[in-house]
Amino acid sequence: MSTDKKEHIINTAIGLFAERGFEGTSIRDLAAKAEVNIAMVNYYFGSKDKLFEAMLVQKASYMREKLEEIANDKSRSDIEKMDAVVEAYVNRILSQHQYHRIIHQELMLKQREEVHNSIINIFSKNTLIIKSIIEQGIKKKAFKKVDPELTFATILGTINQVMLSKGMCNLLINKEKNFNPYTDETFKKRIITHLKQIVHSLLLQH
Amino acid sequence: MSTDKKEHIINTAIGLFAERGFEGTSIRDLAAKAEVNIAMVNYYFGSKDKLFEAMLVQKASYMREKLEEIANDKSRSDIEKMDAVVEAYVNRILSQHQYHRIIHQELMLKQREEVHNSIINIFSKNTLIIKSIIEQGIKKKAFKKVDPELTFATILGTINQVMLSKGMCNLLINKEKNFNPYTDETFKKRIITHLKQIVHSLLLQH
DNA sequence: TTGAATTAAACAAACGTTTGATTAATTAAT
DNA sequence: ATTAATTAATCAAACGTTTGTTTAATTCAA
Repeated sequence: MSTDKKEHIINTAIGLFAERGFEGTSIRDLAAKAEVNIAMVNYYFGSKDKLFEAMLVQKASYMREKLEEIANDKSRSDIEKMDAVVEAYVNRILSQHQYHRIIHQELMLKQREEVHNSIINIFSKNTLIIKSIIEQGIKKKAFKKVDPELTFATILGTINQVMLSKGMCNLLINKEKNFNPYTDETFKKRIITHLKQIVHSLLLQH
Repeated sequence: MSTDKKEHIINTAIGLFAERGFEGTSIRDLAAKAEVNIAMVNYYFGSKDKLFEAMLVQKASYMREKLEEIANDKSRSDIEKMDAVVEAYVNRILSQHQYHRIIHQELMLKQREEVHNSIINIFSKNTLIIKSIIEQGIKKKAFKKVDPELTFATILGTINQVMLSKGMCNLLINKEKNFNPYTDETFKKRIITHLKQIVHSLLLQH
C-alpha cells in the first residue's frame, strides 16, 4: 500500500515537475493531480525538497554502467562503439524524457546546488568514457582528430534540442498536435540515423 | 531616469531569472538585488508577468534578419553560408547567454503558453531559412543528402549543451572555477571550430 | 506647486507544513 | 475467538510565512 502510493505520488510529481518546474509546482497541485490529501506528501516524504530527492533517487538512470559495457566490449570496433553510444542515449532519453527534462532544468538553474553538482559529476564521468573511446580511435588512426568533449556535447545536445519540448518535436517532424513524438519509432530511428551520420562523417577517415 | 531604472531592473531580473527561473525568483529578491523598493517593479511594469514580457521584448534578439541576410548573400557559397550561420549563432548565444537560458527554460516548461508558442514560432521560421540553405546545397549536389531540420538541431543543440551551465562549461574546458567561459575567446573559437568541422564533414561531398 | 518617483506598511491569496481527530489495519492479550 | 492495544493511513483544518500586489503617505524635481 505505502510503496504503491509513494510511487504514485512520485510518478505524478515527475509529470508536473517536467511541465512546470519544481518551484512552479505546488504541493496542492500535486496532491490534486495524484488524488491524495495534501498532508500525504509530507507524511511520506517529509518535505517537498525530500520528495524531489526521493524522486531523483528512484528514477535515476545509471548510464555509466551501460557506457562502460560499450567501451569495454572488445567485439566492437571504435566506430561501432560510438554507434552503440548514440543508440543507448537516444533510447534512454526518449524512454525517460520527463525525468531527463527535470535533470536538464536542474542543470540550468543554480538552485539546489547539491543536486546540481551531483548531476555535473555524473556527466563528467560519462564524458571521460566517451572521450576514451574517441581517443582510442584517434590513436589507431581510425578516427580523425576531433574535439572529444564537444563531440559528446553534440550527441547529447542534438537529442536534447529535439526532446526539450513537444512543440519542438512536432515542428521538426511536421506532425499534427496530438501526435506523440516520444513513442514514435519512426522519429526515434530518424534521430539515430542522423546522429550516426554525424558521428561517421565527423570521425571516420576517407 | 525612469528608463535607466527600468533597464536596471530588467537587467537585474535577467540575471536572477537565468539562475533561479521565473517562479524561483521573488519580487523581493529582485528588488533587493536591484536595490530598489519592492513597489517599484509593479509601479514600472504593472506586474511580475508584465516585467517578464517587457524583458523578453527589450532583450529579444532577432536572429531571423541575420539569417536571411546570410541566406540571401550571393557572394557566399552554400557551405560558407552554413559557416556564417554557425558563427552567428555562437556569437549571439555567447553574448546573450543569460537571456538565451531564459528562453531555453520557457521552451522546456508548459507555463505561459503564449510565450512558449511565440518562441516556437520564431524557431520555426529560423529552421525554414537554414533548411532552404541546406536544400539548395543538396540540389546543387554540393551537399550530401542530410536531415536539414536535425542538422539545425545539432548546431543549436551543441551550443546549448555547452552553454547551459557554467559548471558544464568548466567541465568541458578543464579550467578552474573562477574562469569565465562566456567571455573567453579561446573557448568561443573552439566551439566554432568544432561546429564547422561537424557541418563540413556532414554536408560536403568528398 | 504640480506631477512623478519613492517609500513603508499593509493586503489577500497562495505557499509548505503541522496538527489533532478519525478510520482502517495489524498485533497482542485474554 | 474475542477483545483490547497499537500502529499506520487518511483527512479537514489551521499554522506561520512568503508571495505578488496595492495603498496612502512622503519625497523629489521641474
